[in-house]
Amino acid sequence: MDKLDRNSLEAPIIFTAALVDGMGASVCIKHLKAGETLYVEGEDADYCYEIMSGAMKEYNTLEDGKRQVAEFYKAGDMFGFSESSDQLHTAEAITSCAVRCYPRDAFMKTVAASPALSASFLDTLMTRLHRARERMVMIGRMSAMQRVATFLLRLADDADNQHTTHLAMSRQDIADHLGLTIETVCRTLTELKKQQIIVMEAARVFSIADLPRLEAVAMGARGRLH
Amino acid sequence: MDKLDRNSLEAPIIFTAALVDGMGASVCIKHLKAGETLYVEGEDADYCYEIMSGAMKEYNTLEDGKRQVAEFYKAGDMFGFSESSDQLHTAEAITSCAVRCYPRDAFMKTVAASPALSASFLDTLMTRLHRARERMVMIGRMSAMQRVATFLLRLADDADNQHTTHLAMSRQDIADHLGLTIETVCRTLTELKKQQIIVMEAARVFSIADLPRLEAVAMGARGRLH
DNA sequence: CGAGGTATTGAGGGGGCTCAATATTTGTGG
DNA sequence: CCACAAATATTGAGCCCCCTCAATACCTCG
Repeated sequence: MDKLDRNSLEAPIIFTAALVDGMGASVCIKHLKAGETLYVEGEDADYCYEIMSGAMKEYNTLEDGKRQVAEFYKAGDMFGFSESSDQLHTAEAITSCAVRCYPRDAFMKTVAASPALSASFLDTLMTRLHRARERMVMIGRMSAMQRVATFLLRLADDADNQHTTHLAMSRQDIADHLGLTIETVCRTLTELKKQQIIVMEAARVFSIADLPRLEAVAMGARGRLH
Repeated sequence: MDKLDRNSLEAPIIFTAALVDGMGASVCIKHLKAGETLYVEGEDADYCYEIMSGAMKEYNTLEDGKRQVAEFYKAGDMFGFSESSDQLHTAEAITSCAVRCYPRDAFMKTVAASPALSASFLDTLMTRLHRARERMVMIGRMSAMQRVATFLLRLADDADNQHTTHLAMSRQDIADHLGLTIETVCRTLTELKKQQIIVMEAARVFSIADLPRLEAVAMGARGRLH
């Protein structure tokens, strides 16, 4: 497999406009503070959601308390369409958020009624499936160094503001996303700093100082700690 | 997250019948021997496929030769609907197979034209997304013992013939599916045999001797080698 | 400025990988 | 049907990456 692609997963604009048009009054907006949950695994999946501002994460918790963060979502992303009538994940605000809520039945009906919306929706689902599989490869087959490098590359690419990139999520969130521990994430970042591949302006602000080398590391070159 | 569900992923019967009806002549059947590829990562994704008999695997290969098996497919399963115009995985026959091939454009059009088909298709996609995320949890957060136990449980459940279950895939395939090495898979199976939790009638035929303990192991009880 | 959360660094141990040898099964041709 | 080769599976020894446990630094907000 050539390098993991880093295309954006943003819901097309058509999505929002057509949905709000079609569903009107039944759509509402919810505001969340950092740390609040939008829904919890197991509860009824009555709504689909679209992030208007802020960042969220969707995760599962195992019996022993370990977490796996399935996805991070940012403004423009849609989520919460569970295939069952229950939520299969927990969604939690990372920063304070504004979220548009679509009643699930009406949402599905509106999507089904419009070929364009259906196509967009399918695209989103398939892209997300693809991403999930990419991350399976990452978690199952890559070293800690490769995982962190790949993660930083994707973040920088998603944000594509010229220089610095902000990390909305904590080290713990990153660890839970990459299948690592928080300590390993820290050590790996430190190593990337030492090698002057990245610069950390603050704990949650970084910039890529040497893109080719970061990409090389992500591909497996010198891809270990120590 | 409570225990990973093990519901079948078979395409509903409605799928096949309606599709063949709607597309008629453009559908063709292809026969593959074990080891032959149906498509290779990067080539044009012109068709969607449905397995009529046999078993297949869909995987990615990394630069260093490591593989990640995304899914195993068996009779009744549909696959190959890539979100891009290129295939993102390689699909290879595990046993000799008969595969029904649907031209991709016509397939999508037929699905879009039928609400029932659309719903089935969405279900399939979302179930698969859910499975991919389950496996992310498994690979990222579970011990080798837990992964193998979970895998055996799912296989036995999918096959649900009373007693013994046949493994179509090799140890290498299992390892590549679970994010382990072939040696670890072997050792883990040996340990499960020693503890009389499973019985191996042959290298590729097993039966579960103690379901509650296997489930307990999958959940994390005594979930380590040694 | 203190308190609590978040992040970093260190020391040590273990689970699973690597390398290697052997056993078993499968496939092929005589 | 057997013999041989090739592929697949199993077992062993040793090591290393990452986890665990623990201490310290930093950052944010009352």
